[in-house]
Amino acid sequence: MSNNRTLTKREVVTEFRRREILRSAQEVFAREGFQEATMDKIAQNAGVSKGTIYLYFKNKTDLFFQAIDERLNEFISLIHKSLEGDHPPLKKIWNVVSTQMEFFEDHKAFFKVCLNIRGGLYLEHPQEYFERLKEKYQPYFNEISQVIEQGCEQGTFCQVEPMKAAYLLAEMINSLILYRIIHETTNPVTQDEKLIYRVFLKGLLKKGAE
Amino acid sequence: MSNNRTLTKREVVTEFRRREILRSAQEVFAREGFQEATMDKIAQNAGVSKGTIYLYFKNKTDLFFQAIDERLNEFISLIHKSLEGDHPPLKKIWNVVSTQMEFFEDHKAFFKVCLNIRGGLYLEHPQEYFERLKEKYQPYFNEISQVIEQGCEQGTFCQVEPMKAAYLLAEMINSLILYRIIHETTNPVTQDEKLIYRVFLKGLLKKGAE
DNA sequence: AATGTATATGACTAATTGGTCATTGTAATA
DNA sequence: TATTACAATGACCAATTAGTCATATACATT
Repeated sequence: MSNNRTLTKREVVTEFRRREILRSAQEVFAREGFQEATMDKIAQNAGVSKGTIYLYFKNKTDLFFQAIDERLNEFISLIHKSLEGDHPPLKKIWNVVSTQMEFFEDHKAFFKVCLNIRGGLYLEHPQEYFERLKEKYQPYFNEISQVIEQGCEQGTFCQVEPMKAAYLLAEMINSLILYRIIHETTNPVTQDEKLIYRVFLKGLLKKGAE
Repeated sequence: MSNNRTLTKREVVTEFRRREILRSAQEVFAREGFQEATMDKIAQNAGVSKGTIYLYFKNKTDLFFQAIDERLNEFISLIHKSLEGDHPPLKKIWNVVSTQMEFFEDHKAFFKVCLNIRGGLYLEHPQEYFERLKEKYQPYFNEISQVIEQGCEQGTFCQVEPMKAAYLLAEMINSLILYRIIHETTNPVTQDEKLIYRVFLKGLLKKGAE
């Protein structure tokens, strides 16, 4: 598949530029959000001129979503890997919780960007990008939903609409990441992971109560 | 308290203008988000000139947050009312779930604006507004958290950090509102309310399983 | 009705910024 | 080395828009 002929200097530089612009864009968008990030800032931060960016990317929105894309792929692929193999649903739920929690704990800025996108999608970006992102997230929700379905069939879980349960789980995790950001919590994530796992599976109700 | 002398025409018109601008702002911000909504659109929609807006509001951001404020007050007061009286924690949890679910079902546009604010707050509005909004939400989270604490003390609920549990509940509700918006669900909200209530209290795990 | 005062107007300004393109620089090729 | 093809530059343009202010209007007061 890969072409092994040595790359020309031009090809090397071109690839380097592209990467450098993306890296810069990730940084600036994460720090400042879509509106506040200007093409000039991104260019300066990347060590190129503004015009150069337009040789590599169609426009600002395009650059934004391409910059997001890599991290998002990384995240989705991490979740995918954590669900590989033939484990019981409970183990897989735990894997989702801990993988997602730890990923965003390590990438708080990216988490904010994700909130930012979701918040702005309905109102501030073309519908087209919303659709594209929805597709992108699809495998993530599908996989969680499949785990839940599997659990239902095996009789581990109650009968529920798997996709709704997947939404519930996903947002439960996000809610505690948000909590940690707002309250500037620094204690280990493990406690929060356990809390989510516990509530999602067994609920808040004490055994024997009501 | 109230001054009963009849209002002059000027005072009536002034109050009417203020209300009309707010109403227009709510509408336009809800439809287009902060960035896309322009002062000209809001003015036109309100039937006044742009300059007039600045007689009543300091600037765009000020207008935005004042427009949000009313609905937010309404929401928080609804939640407050739903928790009045001496009911068992379980009943109160149910009241929160159904009140919040139904409120946003009736105000989807406002829900989007809330997402929009939250997404943009970290990145696109002055810190000051974030703090103000945080304070505004405080009673909401406090009240839920108190209900949970009460449940803990009475032995109905397991021992948990009440504020974290409150975040979990709040976002579980939001997640299904979002689900309904994304999937354009129109079936009755009651099913979703029950699902949240059920999972939050008893979890997904089937009785006797694992 | 006449006068004074507060409010409304909208053309205008200033600032910002996404995107372009004629010019310049650099690498590949002959 | 000379020539060609492509890449980089950044001054510039066009569009947008928050906010202002001199003027006009309408109300209250005498």
